Amino acid sequence: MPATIRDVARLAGVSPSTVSRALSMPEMVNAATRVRVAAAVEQLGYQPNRAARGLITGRTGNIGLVVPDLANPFFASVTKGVQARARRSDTAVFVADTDEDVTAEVGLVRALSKQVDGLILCSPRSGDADLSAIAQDTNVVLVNRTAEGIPGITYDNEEGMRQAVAHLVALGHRRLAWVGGPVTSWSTQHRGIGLENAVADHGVELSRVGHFGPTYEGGMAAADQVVASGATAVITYNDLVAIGLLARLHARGISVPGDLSVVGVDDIAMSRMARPALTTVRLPKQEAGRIAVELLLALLDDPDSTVDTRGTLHGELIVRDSTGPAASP
Amino acid sequence: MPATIRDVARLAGVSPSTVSRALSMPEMVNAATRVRVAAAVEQLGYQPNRAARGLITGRTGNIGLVVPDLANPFFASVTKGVQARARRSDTAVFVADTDEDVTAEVGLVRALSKQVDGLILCSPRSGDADLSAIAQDTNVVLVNRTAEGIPGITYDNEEGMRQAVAHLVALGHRRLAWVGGPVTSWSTQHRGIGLENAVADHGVELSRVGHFGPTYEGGMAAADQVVASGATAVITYNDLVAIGLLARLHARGISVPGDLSVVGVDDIAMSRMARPALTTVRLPKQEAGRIAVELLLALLDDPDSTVDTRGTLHGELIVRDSTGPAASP
DNA sequence: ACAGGTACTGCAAAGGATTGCAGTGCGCAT
DNA sequence: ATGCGCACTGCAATCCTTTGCAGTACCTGT
Repeated sequence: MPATIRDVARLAGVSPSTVSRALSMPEMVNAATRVRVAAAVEQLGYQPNRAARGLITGRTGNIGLVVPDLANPFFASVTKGVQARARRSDTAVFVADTDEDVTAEVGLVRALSKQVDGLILCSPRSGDADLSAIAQDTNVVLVNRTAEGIPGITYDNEEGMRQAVAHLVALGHRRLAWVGGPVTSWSTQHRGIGLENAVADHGVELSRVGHFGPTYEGGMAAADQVVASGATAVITYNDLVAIGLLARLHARGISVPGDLSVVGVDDIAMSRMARPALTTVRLPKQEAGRIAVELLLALLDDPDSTVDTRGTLHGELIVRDSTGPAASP
Repeated sequence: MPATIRDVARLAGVSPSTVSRALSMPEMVNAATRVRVAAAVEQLGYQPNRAARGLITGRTGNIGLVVPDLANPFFASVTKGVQARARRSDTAVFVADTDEDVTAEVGLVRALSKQVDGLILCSPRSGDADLSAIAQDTNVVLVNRTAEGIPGITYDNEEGMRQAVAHLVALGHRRLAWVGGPVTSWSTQHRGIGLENAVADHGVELSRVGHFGPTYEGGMAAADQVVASGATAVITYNDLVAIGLLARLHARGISVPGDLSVVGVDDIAMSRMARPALTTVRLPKQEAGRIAVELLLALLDDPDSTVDTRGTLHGELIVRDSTGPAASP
C-alpha cells in the first residue's frame, strides 16, 4: 500500500539505486536528477521502509530504555529526556518498565536487545556480572550507575551530599540522620559515602537509620527511627521518602522544620507541593536522559571507542521550607 | 553475528522452510524433526529477525503510544498499563511524549505510524478531522476520547461526577464550584455535562470558574475565583489542579475542609500524600492502558470489525480528608 | 501390483532497501 | 581523431524470513 522505492524510481524515471543514493548520499547524484527524485518522493509521500533498510544495514534506528518504575516521577522525567533527544535524531524509543523486579529486568533486556541498536539501562537493579554479560553482545549505556567498561551517566552524589550537609551545619545542626534507599542501589551507596566524608569534614555526627524502599511508604516506615535517633536534621535517599517521612512526622505532631529539618534528593515536581515545601538536592533528570542518548549514539557510530564515555552531572541544593535552624537542645 | 534460520537449518539437517514451520506451525512438521529443530534453536540461541519477518508479513510486532506528558502521573500510569499488557503479547511499545504540543502530535503520529502495527493515542489534543485522517491509514485506538468510527476506551465521566456531587450534597453542600481543564479536552467537556445533570438532579447550585491548565499551577490560578464564587465545595478537573488549589487556599489561610471542601479526579499517588489527603474520583489508569492494548490487538487481527470496539471504565469515589460537612452559612 | 492418498519436506519467489561493481556517455588533452 | 578519465547511473546480489507450490516417500485399499 505505501509507496516503495520502486514507485519513486518509476515516477522519477530513474532506477531504485539512484533514488536510494539521492536520499542518503545526495552529493553522488546529479543535481537535476536529485530534484526529480525529490519531487517524486514528495508527490508519493514516500518514506523508506525501516525494516527493509534494517535488514541490510543491520541498524534498526531504535533504542530501548529500561526503567524500574515509570510511576516514579524521577524515571518519568529521565524518560522524557531520552525520548525528546532521540526524536531529534530520528530514533524511536522502546520503553520497558520492570516494576522494580530484578529477575524481570534480565529477561526484558534480553528480549529487547534483539530489536534495538542499543539499550539505556536506567538505575539497573541487576548485578555487575549480569550487566557485563549484557554489555557483551549489546550496546549499553548506564544511567545512575557505573560498571567496568560500560559507558554511563551518573550524578556526583558526593558533592550533592556535601551541599546538603553544609546547608544543615550552617543552620546549626550537629546531629544528622541518613535514611538509605535499597541496599543494592548504587546511588544509595555513593550518597552514603559522600555523607561520611561531609560529616567528617564538618565534625558533626551522623546516624544511619537503615535501608528503606525508595517510596512514600519507605519514608513513613523510617520516621520513627529517625526521631528516636535524636538527630535534629535528616537527609533521605530521595524526595519520595522525604515526603513519606513528612507525612508520618506530621501525624506524630512533630514540627518541620521546628523540631526536625528534612532534606530530600531529586527535586521531583511533588517536592515543591509538599507541606512544608521540601528542601532538596535537585538532579537534572531530563539532562541525564539526553546525555544517555548522546552517549549511546556515539557508541553506535564507533563501537570501539572506550574513552570519554562517562558523564557526570551535578546536583543543586534547592532550599525550601523543610529546613530551618536547629532546635536549641 | 547472531544465528540465522539457515544456521539452525544446517545444524538440524533440514531446510530453512522446515525450521520456520517447526516454529510457527508445529503441527505441520514431523515430531522427530521438530525436536531436532528445537534442539538446534536452543543450542544456537536463535531468535527470528523481526525486521525480516516484518518485511514479509507486514507486521512489526510493535505498537506506538502517544501521550501529552509523561511527567503527569496519570499518563505515566496509563503507560505502565499499556506496557505491561503489550509485553504479555510479545509486543514492544514505542512511547512518544508530545509535551502538550498539538502541532507536534500530528507530526509525531505520522512518523511513528510507519513503524508500528498500530497506535494508541492517549488524550489526543488534535481535532476530530486530524484524528480521522490518521485513522484512515493506521490502526488507532483512542484513550480518554471518542471519535466517529475509531475504537477507544473512555471513563464514565458523568457517573464519576454524580458520585462526587452526591457525596458533597450528603455533607450538606448546596453551592458547588467547578474548575474546568483545557477547553479542547474531551474529558473536561464530559465532566462538565455530568456535573450539570448531577446538580440539576439534586437541585443545588453550580458555578463554573473557567478553564485552567491541567496542572498544579492551574489549580493555584483558579483558587481565588473559587473562593470568590461563594461555593462551599469545589470539584476540579483533576488531582493536580486540586493539589494546586489546596496550596493556594492554605496560603490564604482558608481551611480545608472547614471552609471549603475539595474533590479531585484521577487519584494519582500524590493525592493521598497531599495535606489534607485528597478526596477524589479514582480512575483505573493502568486498566485503561491494558484495555487499549487489547482493543488494538483485536483490531489488528480483524481490521474490519467495527462492532464492540468501545470500552467504558468506571470511577470510584475515594473519600479522604479534603471533604467535610458544609460550613453553616 | 498399482492407483491414489497422506504426510512431510524442499525449492524458489517475494518483501524493500542498500551497495559493490560494471557500464555509459561526455569532455578534454594530445 | 583518438584515448583517457570523470561523473553519474544501473544491474544484481544481499540481508532473513515466510509461504505457495511441487516433489518425494510411504502407506492403504482393491
